[in-house]
Amino acid sequence: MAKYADIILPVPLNELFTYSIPANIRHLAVPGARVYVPFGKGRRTTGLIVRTHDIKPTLHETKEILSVLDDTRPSVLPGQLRLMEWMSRYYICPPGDVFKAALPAGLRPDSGAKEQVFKPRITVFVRQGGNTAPEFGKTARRQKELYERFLELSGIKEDGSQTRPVTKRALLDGSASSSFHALEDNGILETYDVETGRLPEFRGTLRQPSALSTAQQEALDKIHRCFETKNVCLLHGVTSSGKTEIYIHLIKEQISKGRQVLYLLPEIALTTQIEHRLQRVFGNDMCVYHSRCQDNVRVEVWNRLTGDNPYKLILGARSAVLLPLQNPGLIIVDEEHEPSFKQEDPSPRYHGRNTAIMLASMYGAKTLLGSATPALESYCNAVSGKYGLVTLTERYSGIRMPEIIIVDTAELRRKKYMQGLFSPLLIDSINRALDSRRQVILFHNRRGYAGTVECPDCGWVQKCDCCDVSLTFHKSLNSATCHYCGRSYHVPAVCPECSGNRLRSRGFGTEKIEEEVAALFPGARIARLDLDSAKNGYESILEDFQEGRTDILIGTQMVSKGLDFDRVSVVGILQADSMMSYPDFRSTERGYQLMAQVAGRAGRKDVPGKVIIQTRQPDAPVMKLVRNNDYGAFYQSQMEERYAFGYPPYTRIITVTVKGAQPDAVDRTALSLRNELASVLGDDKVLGPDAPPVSRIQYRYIRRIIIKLPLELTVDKSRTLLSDALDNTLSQNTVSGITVSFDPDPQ
DNA sequence: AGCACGCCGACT
DNA sequence: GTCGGCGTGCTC
Repeated sequence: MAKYADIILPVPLNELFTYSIPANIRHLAVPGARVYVPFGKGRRTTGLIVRTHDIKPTLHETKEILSVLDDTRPSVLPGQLRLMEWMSRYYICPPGDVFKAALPAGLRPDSGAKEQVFKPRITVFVRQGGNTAPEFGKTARRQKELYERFLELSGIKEDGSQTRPVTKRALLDGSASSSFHALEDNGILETYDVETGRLPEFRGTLRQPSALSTAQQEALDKIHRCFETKNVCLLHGVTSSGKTEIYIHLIKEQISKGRQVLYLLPEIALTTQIEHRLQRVFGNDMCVYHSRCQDNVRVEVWNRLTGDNPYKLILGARSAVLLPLQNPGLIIVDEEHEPSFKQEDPSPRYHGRNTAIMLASMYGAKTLLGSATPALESYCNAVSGKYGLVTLTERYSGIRMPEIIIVDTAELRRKKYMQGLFSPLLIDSINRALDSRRQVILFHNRRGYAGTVECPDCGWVQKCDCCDVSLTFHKSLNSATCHYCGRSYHVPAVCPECSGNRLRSRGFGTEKIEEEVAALFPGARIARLDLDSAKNGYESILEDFQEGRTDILIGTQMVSKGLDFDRVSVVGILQADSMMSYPDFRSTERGYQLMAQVAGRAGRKDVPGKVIIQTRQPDAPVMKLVRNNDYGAFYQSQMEERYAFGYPPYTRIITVTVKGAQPDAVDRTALSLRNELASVLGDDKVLGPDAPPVSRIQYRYIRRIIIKLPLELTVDKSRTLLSDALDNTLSQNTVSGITVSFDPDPQ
């Protein structure tokens, strides 16, 4: 048995740490096992064994592992370990960052926060004690009542056998426990603890999957044929084509073959709607895993997955790719085009879809990507034959595609026909919908300039003290919030620059729209769904809309995600321009996808839908493509642009971010790094450094360099190239307090 | 990331 | 005279 173990520790350092293994625990110290180790001065932490060996390190003394935390089976499975190593290499981040992202905090005890450690949930039950019940005296009336209640709840028989378990909670039902303690002290009742856990249990009856339509069945057959020769298949199905039902059939097949299925969705699309739909078919074989799960729940899911009776279906967001799967056969990535599959801020900056494909390949599993508006990269892979391609052009049960109308708001505004944000056509359509008791969705992309506070006299704009960000004004609270750090500010009465008293909010957010809608359609019941209103539970907002208790739903991106509403006949996009106006090579793609997805919310069961897109640029080529629902033409035009400017999928992009407290030091480092990179890669492959739109966050200045790597360059070569350039830069410049991070395949 | 060591201002 | 600010340096 090996004497040394190379260990991942939860620190942002690029190396593994070698510890010696005490002889008495060598049999437990295997790859994937968690270990408790001393680290630094007086610090203890949990690490993960990657490999064991007998080579005594020459550069360092080794410390001893204090204990192996996994004494029955390793917490991390071999395939997972390989995936974590791949992530750390591909996404150029310390293995410790991947370790932290993968394991719930409850599985990583630390010498610091002891309360972070996982606590199992215990339920206290009550049963008959050793002594038989006496005749209760007059003074013990409450005891008598309680004992009789116990007899009733437990369904106890003549022979003393108990038919139903009784929890102490149910027995007392909120009443005081003094009488109960008396019964306990006299040995009439006794308590016992059971570890019950927090995972929900499904108690309804299971249903078979619904029968597929001819088109769905054909698609399913094609997917099967694809998987005979390819590992990845892209299912390109228009909105409402019934992709979910196809997934359900595929999942069922995999489970019957004894293999697990991972079903990934973007975070916002993970609603109870889809959860219930799957639960009715898969019951307690499935679990849900996303960022809103409590850490204790995560630990329980994790433990269940490494145990003898793992879940067969895991419905989860991005981070679920890091769960311990024992034998996945299929990974479904639905809405695969969604940019939120990419993790942005804390490292590891991984892409859930691409990581899923890698995970599947490690297990010999298949990956199915689904979207009505595939990411350009995915469609390119399908066209080139790397992935299979299955297309569903027909909407489920004969629902017609909505009629899409483009409205020129610039012209209407000139002619003074606009009423606030609303064109006459939109107002008329909404009125008609309301008259016939149909519903309306109004979509507004809040990106860009939503409700900033500014001074019309001197141009002053209220900004965050610690970030270089204009604040977002919230009328209902009369406060302004920073989107980046969450700080809240009072809106001053007069302009701090020129003392003018005409401060007002410019631009519009969903709150402003709500106000206008209320004025234009006084009888309508209105609800608003965005990040702010979502804080107090957006499920109820959606449910109200679903059940027809509201007529008009105003929302941001959130309304476009995988929600099916039956009574929506009109969808309005108030200002389509803002969806394409941010400076990024993907902006047209984003705009197309968003408009097509939002439009897909219109027209369900019996009514053909109407989509009204208001824009100041009705002649922009993308508008026609959206109106004709012509993904193919959209794909062609975008690919030409990407080729011309050297963007993905013709190159691989890595963004380098330089941050620091001193702006001049940040500038110097960024410039020197740029030159270093340009000298190796060529001048045209390196853009920047630039100040990003938000150039200061939490008192730290930011500069950004964009690198376009040729596809021939391997992942390993790119990584060494980058780290060499960084080492050279840092050794030439004696700067401290500067951090550099990489973001491969930024979205 | 933590955590300790280390060298300069306002307090019992 | 100390308590404590956070700069920087190290972690097998």
